Amino acid sequence: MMRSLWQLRNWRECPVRKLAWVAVVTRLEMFLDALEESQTPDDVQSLVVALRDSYGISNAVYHAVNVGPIPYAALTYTPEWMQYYHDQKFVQVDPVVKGALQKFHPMDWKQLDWSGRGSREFLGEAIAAGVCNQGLSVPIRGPNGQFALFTINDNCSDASWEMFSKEFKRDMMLISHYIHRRVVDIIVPEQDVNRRDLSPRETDSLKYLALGFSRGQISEKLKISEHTLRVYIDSARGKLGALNTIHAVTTAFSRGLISF
Amino acid sequence: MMRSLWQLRNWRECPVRKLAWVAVVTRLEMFLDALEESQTPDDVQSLVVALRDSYGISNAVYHAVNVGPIPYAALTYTPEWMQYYHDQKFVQVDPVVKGALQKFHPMDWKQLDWSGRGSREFLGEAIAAGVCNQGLSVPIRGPNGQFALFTINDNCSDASWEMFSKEFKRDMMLISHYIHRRVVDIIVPEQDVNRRDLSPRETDSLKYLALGFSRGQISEKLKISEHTLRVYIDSARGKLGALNTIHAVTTAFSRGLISF
DNA sequence: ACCTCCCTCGCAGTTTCTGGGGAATACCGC
DNA sequence: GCGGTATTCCCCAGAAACTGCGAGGGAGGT
Repeated sequence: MMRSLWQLRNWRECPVRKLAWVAVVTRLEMFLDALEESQTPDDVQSLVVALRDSYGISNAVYHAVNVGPIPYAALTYTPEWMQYYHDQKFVQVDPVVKGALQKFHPMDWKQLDWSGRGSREFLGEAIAAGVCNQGLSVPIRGPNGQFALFTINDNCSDASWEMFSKEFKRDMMLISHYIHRRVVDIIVPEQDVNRRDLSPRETDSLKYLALGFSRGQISEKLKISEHTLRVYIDSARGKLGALNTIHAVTTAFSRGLISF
Repeated sequence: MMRSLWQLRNWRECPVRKLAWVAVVTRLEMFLDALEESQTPDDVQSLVVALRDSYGISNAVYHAVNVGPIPYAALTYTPEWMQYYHDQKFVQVDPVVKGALQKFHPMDWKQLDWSGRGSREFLGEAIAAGVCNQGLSVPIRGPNGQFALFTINDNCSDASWEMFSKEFKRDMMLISHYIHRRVVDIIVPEQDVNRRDLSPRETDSLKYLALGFSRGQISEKLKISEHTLRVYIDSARGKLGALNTIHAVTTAFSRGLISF
């Protein structure tokens, strides 16, 4: 029954059926509200499963690629495939991850390049493991370089999938946002106390370092001596708790303290 | 008339008024569709103005903090304030920008810290320039370190604003996404041809560099000689068109080729 | 008034990075 | 098979960055 819900897409045209459309809107709100109230990883996992069932698709996957120290996922794939994916370090080969890292908008799997070195064999193994042919993946980016993916996945024709994804893409965008928000609250342990701001000069110094300039060039740009510049870099490194200059720059970058 | 639309928030409870709620949903879809069809910066600007009027608020602002080489904004503030903001480099002081850089979820301005060094005087000047007391800002992150902000802004009581933002926060999340998507298509000139992938070893090398390890430590971790490691770093630098190691790491990071 | 932080400048010694060479094995696609 | 690329190893010399020691003036907050 639920499965047929998405076939409503043209119902809105008919005034009599608008109430059914309202029901669809309410379903989205129900999920978002439920996500806001979830407290544990199990809650999130249950909601992902419920989501799959409610939208009548084969799989729904939230994959925290780079969120906190330990990897996390809430998904409807088999645990065996999850383990295998992790053991084989497929995250480095997976065209979905590689593609999403460079996209902003949700992307259909058909847009992806599956011709890479390890991609084809990965595809074969994935399909054997129950991953379906149609997919839509939503990239999610947060502060501190957080990156996650929300994917829905089904076995159906191109035409059906296009209708489905056109209809529910925006739902998925909101759902992926709320899942990520909740997951971060749950799994990212504590905010570092070292949240001291950088001074403007320190920010400038790190910014130019990130742009590839040498210390000599930067000191000219900022019209200060190279020694002074070094003091800024050192103090920034201290504030950020960084081990060396590269670490300081990447840390500042990921924390949003500098931008290109 | 439009202004009263958002007072519909409780109408959904009444079945008779559900059709009005449908109208609200349709308004959102209308804006998203219009954004997808917009072609020029002027189109986007017009839509931001239309959005302000349709939602009955005082200001709507899309601010591309770090998208492409030249700054861009589509907003309803006065050109004088825009220019002054730019000339004074307020982007480095603005608590809205600083706060949003560390947030994932849309944030109310009341959550912000206005006690910083230059923040208070900035606040004074902003209010004098017509920026209102209530605000909601949506952080937007894209690939390549893109960062932008979408803000709505009004003069009203805390209670009214809370009702409004609760009701339309999700609308604004979608709208901000679609504005950014369109702006990137319009203002970001061409995708660099230098899109060659890094090899796994190169990725590993840069990743550990970003984490603050020295070459000696990394070569131990990867169980290769330091000379070999250096070859990876050099080739990665070449592929990325980077000027030095720091540049290579930050470039790879911002392009999503490596992650922590 | 005192304390903290920001900005500016200096020296010396050690470590690390950069740039220029060269070379072998192996895999993949055309 | 051949060209391209990935992976691994090696040498050397100069340039650059890191570490640890100081020093003084100014602006802001308690």
